[in-house]
Amino acid sequence: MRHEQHQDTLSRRDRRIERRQEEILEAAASVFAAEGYAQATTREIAAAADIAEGSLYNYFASKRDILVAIISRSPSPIDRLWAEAENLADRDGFIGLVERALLAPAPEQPWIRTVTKEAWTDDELFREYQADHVRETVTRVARLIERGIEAGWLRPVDPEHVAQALVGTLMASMMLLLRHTRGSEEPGEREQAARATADLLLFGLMKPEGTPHA
Amino acid sequence: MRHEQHQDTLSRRDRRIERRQEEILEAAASVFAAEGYAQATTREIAAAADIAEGSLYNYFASKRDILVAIISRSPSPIDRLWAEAENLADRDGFIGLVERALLAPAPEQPWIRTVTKEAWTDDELFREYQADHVRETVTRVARLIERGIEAGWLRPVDPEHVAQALVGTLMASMMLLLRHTRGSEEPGEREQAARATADLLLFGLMKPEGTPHA
Amino acid sequence: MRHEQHQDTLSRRDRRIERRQEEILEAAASVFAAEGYAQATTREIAAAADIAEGSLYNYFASKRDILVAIISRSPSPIDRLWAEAENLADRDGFIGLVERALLAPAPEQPWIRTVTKEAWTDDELFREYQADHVRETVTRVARLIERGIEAGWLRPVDPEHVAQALVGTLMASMMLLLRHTRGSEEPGEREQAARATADLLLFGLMKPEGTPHA
Amino acid sequence: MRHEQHQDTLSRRDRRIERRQEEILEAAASVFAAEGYAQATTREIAAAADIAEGSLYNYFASKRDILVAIISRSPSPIDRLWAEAENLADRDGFIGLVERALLAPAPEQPWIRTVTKEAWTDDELFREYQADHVRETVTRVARLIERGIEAGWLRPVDPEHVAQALVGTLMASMMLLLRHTRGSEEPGEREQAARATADLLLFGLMKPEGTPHA
DNA sequence: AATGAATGAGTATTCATTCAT
DNA sequence: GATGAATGAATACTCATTCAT
Repeated sequence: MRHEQHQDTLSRRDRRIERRQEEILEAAASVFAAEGYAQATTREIAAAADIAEGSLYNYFASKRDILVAIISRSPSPIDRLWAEAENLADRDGFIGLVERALLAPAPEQPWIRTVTKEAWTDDELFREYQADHVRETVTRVARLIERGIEAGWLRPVDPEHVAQALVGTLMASMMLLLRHTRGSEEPGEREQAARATADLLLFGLMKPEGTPHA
Repeated sequence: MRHEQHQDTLSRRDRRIERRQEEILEAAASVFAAEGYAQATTREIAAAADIAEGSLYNYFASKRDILVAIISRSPSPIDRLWAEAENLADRDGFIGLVERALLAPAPEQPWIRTVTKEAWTDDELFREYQADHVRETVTRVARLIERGIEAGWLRPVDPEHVAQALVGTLMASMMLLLRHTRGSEEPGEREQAARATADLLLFGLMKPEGTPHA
Repeated sequence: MRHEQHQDTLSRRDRRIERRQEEILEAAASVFAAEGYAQATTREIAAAADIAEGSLYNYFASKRDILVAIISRSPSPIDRLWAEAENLADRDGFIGLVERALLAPAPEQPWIRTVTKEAWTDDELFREYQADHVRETVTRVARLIERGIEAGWLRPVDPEHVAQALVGTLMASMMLLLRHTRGSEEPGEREQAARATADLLLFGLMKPEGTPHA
Repeated sequence: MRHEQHQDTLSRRDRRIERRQEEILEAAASVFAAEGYAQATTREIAAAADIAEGSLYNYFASKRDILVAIISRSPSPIDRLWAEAENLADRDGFIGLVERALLAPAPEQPWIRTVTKEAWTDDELFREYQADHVRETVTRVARLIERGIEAGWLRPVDPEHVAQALVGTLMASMMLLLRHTRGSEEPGEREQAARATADLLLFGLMKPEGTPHA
């Protein structure tokens, strides 16, 4: 009994610590989103997390460590989409998936621009991001492509490399499409761009050979 | 005579100023490439330009101004490629163009990573970059697509939106492919990725309807 | 009985407290020796004493308090030497004593450098050190000198002031000689320096008047 | 002419720089003396020198660099004394010299305690101090001792080692005697201590052999 | 126009001490 | 008494920009 209580206490403390960490990450993410990583100060992060500045360092070794933790813990928008990919197996489902991927709002996680920016020139962050988010998705997509080829509704391509290209291009395009959100040009502009991109990736630019002239 | 000489002096001075500005931009670009924009100090830029730190401010209003000037003056790698696009009109030339675009090494301008990074979260820089480099290219590509459709070797798509999607996706992919240069994984890896992406953009993933099973 | 037990408990607790205090002092002394007082952190001291950081403050009021406690509890190297001085009464014994004092390695207590350093500019620590270690030694040496004069093997000097000067000079020289330990120049260097100093203190520089030319 | 003027301008600037450096050193020395090296802040030093905090770093690379510069530029009290030693050659002059050395006020340079304290546990500073101040003095004293031995008024000792011992002991004793200044005990106390030390170093403790009983 | 010294606001991180559990 | 998370004051150093010469 006594022992159990001890365990209980320990785990309660552990849970408190974990909760605190997540509070900090959440606060930091919002500050990063608002100001960018470089501009964000530890003072602001601490204030947003409603703790003392020094307390940050009880949970993370450095400001950069916080960024790394954000990257590895947060699901990227792509993750969620391809999670459902697992169960897809038909042509129309696949098309819908690519379209939805490009239309996904994803601004629920505004810090993603900051993370992307930093990862862009920081090889360590880039690897971290790839390892935590991209790798698995590529594998899943490769399997999906394989099945599509077998089922006959996908061109016979090299599944591995094309999966890489597709995911990379999808991500890059999503990032670019995210920009449309801000400069609020004509509404629907973003949707049209997304649809055009989806069409491009799915059907390519070239008219299939053996197709009669328009 | 006196007047002419004055004019002469002025224009000579103007030319000197312009030459100096370009020297500074060149120096700054190499420093930015080596260290990134945020890390680069005005002291380093001045040293690289062989000029006093204070003198920088006779030519540019701020450090950021130098970055903006670099963006608007330097041709982007895409520019040069699509410049030759003007004269293309056949199917194979088009295919080759896309492939070359993705395979272009582009490390001649290493500062491009820095510029991209900064433009990524800085809306003003982003617009600057688009206005100076992307807009015109999109227009040219749209015309090219139009001609391709008319000539019958391109699918009948909306030229404007697909041009946007193509250029955006091409640029994004190029950026991603640039990363491959650094972590020198297996040689040829980058080429394979580029080729897979080109194939994706040109022919799409889907098997054209009406095509017999494999 | 109950009363006795209470006393017993108390004194057992007292003993435990004292033991803990000494453990802390020992741990702190070794940390101070390794890093110096300013560099040493309470975290390190606590770790070395195998105790929680906060628990330190159940035994000592502050970090500085620990230093003070170290000073007042630890015997200085001089103490032990002059302890044996008590029983000396002859010329040769005295000479040997001074020589041994200067040659004493004293690295058994490496924290002495730290203590000395801090006491050097901290008047309160200095007084503490004097009161706890120097004062009594000076008195003993003065008595020794007095006896030497009476016995006829010491010059007739003012015992009190010369004792002060001798102890002070001895201590200062020992401190300086301690430095030799580190930069391990030629071996024997330290011994020679010590011997020269002993000779100086014992026989002075001047040739006694009335001594024939060399 | 023009060239000369150019030189003139340069040297004026140089002189201004040098003057500034010395102002900073002077200001820093007084702050160090008042608070000790570790306690002194760059903000205080800058304020005392009446310049901006950042300007410090136009003249010195770091706070520690300022300390090193103070050490190597400032004459130690010993330096000045032994400068006059050069011309001494007789017994009484020598005696007077040692006495004056120990009585030298030297609190004109209150930062010397700080410097000593830091050099005490910092081998690099210690070497710096030795190289800049002690080495030459030891050599001069060795020559002086040599002459004294030849002239017959000094005991036949090893000049080199005894010079080292004498200077070291003198310095150490001076340092200790400096403490008397602060805790203003009885006036004259310091003088008596100094005189006793001088007597000790000059004539030693032991009664010369062959001297009749008192 | 050129220079480079002067400026001073801006900031991540450390650490002795406190205090709730 | 024990713990260790929370605190927050304290600080050397950087660097874009200005300005006197």
